[in-house]
Amino acid sequence: MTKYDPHAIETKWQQTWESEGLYSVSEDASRPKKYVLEMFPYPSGDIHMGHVRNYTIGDVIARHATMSGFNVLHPIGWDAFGLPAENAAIKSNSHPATWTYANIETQAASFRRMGFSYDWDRAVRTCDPEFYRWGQWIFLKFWERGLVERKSSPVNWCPSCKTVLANEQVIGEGVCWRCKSAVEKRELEQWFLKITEYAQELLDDLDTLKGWPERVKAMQANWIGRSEGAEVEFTLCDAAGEPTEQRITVFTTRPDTLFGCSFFLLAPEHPLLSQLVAGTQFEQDVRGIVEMAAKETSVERSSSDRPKRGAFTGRYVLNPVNGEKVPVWVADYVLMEYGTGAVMAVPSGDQRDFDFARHYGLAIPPVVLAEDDPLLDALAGKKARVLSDVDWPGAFDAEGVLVQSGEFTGMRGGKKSEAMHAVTAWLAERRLGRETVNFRLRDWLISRQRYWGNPIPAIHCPECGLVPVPEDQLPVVLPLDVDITKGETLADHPEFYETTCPKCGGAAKRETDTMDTFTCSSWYFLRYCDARNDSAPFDPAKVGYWMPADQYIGGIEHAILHLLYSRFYTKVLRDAGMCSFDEPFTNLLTQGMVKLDGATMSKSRGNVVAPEDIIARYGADTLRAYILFMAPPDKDLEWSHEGLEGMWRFLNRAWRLVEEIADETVGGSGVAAAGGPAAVALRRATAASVSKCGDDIARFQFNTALSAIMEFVNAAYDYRRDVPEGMRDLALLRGVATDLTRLLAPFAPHMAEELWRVVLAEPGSVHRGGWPDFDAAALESDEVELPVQVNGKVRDQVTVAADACDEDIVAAALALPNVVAHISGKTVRKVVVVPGKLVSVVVG
RNA sequence: GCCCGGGUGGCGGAACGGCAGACGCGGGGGUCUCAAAAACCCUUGUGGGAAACCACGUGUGGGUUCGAAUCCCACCCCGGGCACCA
Repeated sequence: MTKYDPHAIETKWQQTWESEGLYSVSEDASRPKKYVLEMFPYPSGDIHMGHVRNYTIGDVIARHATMSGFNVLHPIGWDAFGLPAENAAIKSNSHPATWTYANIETQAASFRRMGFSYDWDRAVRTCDPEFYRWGQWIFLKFWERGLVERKSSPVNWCPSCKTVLANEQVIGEGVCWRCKSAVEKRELEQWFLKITEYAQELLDDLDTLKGWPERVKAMQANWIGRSEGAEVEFTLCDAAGEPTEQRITVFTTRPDTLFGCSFFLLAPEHPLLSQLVAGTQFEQDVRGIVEMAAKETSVERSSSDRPKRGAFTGRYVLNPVNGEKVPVWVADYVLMEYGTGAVMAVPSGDQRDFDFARHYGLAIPPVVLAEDDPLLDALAGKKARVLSDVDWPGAFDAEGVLVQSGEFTGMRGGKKSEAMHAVTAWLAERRLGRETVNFRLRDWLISRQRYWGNPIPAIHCPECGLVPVPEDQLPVVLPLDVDITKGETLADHPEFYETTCPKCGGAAKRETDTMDTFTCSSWYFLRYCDARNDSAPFDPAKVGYWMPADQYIGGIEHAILHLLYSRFYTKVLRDAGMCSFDEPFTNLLTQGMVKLDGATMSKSRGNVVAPEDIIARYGADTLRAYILFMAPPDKDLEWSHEGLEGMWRFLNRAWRLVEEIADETVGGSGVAAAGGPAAVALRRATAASVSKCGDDIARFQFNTALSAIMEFVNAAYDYRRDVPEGMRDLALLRGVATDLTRLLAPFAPHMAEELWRVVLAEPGSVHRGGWPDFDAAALESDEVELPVQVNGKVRDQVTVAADACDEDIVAAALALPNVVAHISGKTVRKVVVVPGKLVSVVVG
């Protein structure tokens, strides 16, 4: 008998698997495919417990699928561009490439030590020209399709990262997703991908993602922020108050309240504002508001409990439904980024407008009233305005009945109401408005003023304007001789940016911004399908075979960012004819965090348990099994060293069991097909464990899958304790040992392989040996024990034949001593027999 | 404010509407040993009881049901996302 020695066997099998090419895969039409994908890591240095959890989950799913007969693609790679490499290079006086490639080597070595079943031949590193070349190529496809735009707009600037950020990358209270510094707004000309053109489809297709957590879908829907409403055009009056030709459009979700519009608002950034007040007595006050708004950070500006500020512009607009002159104000709570930057204010129906009206003494005419509003007596049916103010404590924004609203008076008002459609139709007939949908989602700002990224393949020509780099000149290679430690970027590198125009041949300047790293992660999963292709990003046939990914696993922090961008890329590539599916990831599993002492493990907090230390002490198999056993994969888990010891004990216990059975069954004497209750119980435990373990892996309940294996081991020990040597059914025990080894294989792949090939001397690899079947008949039993309830409380157990009829069961149940005790002196009113479950007696 | 999760022993966590607490950790007791480690066995929701057994028990309050941790309604607490979004 040998002792379980994880270090000796883990290294041995890792090397053997790699030399045998156990995990290389290719397309195979004869088998069902499964694409198991984990979010690829940023090569930040040593791996941490979050990595261990993420990639172990994927590895168990992949190994189980392979054993179950699937042709499994299970790749790995590195999201290798990004700012931390630049910062680290500056700190260590080296180069981002040196730092990045060294970290990749470190992480790859750790992943090998964890025993992950990757097809290493498909590994990608996004900072390799062989990879980013095709990122540029895809960018040009977007450009061809009109989805690339360079425009000037107020953008998010992170002063610490010294670059702009996409809206999705500003999180929480207006901070940078990476460094958590407060971002600033700057008006800059930048590159955008027009994700808004896909807003509706990105929202609609969330419904098709049955295998995604509700939480993630809700977050994306929230982020896309669709609202139905109408555009309404107001005619601008000149300084003398006479109507002009110019109209200002607003977006509103409540066109039914148009008769309650008592003022009109422009955002401080609205382009029309300065010309409206230029040279007037109102100019100074308006400018005061504009400057105040400009000074504030987005955090301050977006705080809703802060008083709203504004100023009258001296101008008026005409309300299209009644021709009323409405004063135009500037207000700091109106956002230029949302809608049209102009708002029709209806203070009786909108709390913000209400607050503003009260503060500046503006009218608050009621137009929608609740059924029980006392004002209804006075105003019901009144088409013209008779009341211009209310004594309400706040605005009324619920459904109600329209008053003082011309021909619409009496209709039901509210969001998506009868009155809303009627008013919009009325406006549409007169070309003063139309039903429309507005999204919160903004175009994706992808340019970054940083060095370590994928160069944007564009050239600025003084003659031809913006010119795409021709396909045959790709890749635009990121030069490696930039001195990052001096803070240089591509903009400081004439050898890079001095070029000629591909169109006219004249001197031109190459674009020096690089692309957001999220552009790389938006399609790397397609590249895995054909990772070494040097004539295209991928072969559509190969992508067609593997994609969409059947299972995607990663952190919830990408619920919007990476997952939304990847969905967008997929849809664009589909429209470009490069793939034929609508969504990249059929099922999504978002794993929880690994915590210690209630807090996320982090170096700065000093509460880190290093995976490498655990591997060195217990081996990778204990770590793998333990991190899955602690909690369901989507929940946060609290690291416990005692728990880890428990898993170590269990693996040793399982090891000894298989060793002992192997010794016993090689030339041992036993009783062939020995019967008896102990053997029946062990057969049942075997079938139950195999069945439950497989089911639980399929529904990602790895913790209960492992507990099923533990119960199996316990049952085998019970049998060996209860049945003396020489009396044991050796065929049964041999089956227990091989089934147990196979159940362990996804969780503890090295140990299972050693038990399989060496201890049990079975042919081939356990990882190619198939998932065990179970004997359904062994789960059947001649007799069943049913709990008997009296008035809902369990009072006794009745043992009856499995095929007993209800009458016999009831008779037996009512004769049980403790049941008799609880029903004596009472009338049995009803008896419910649930076959195989229980008996429920109702007395009264 | 709106939208998602989640509240079960000392702890991590189990439970197709059917014996709440599987499995593991921790605790208590024991076997083996000169002793210890390892391993193995018994025990472990709370209260009462020598025991049989009884009562209570899944955040709170109602409801549906023969039967509710599970379904419905109202609420409380915790975590997360969105938010002057018109």
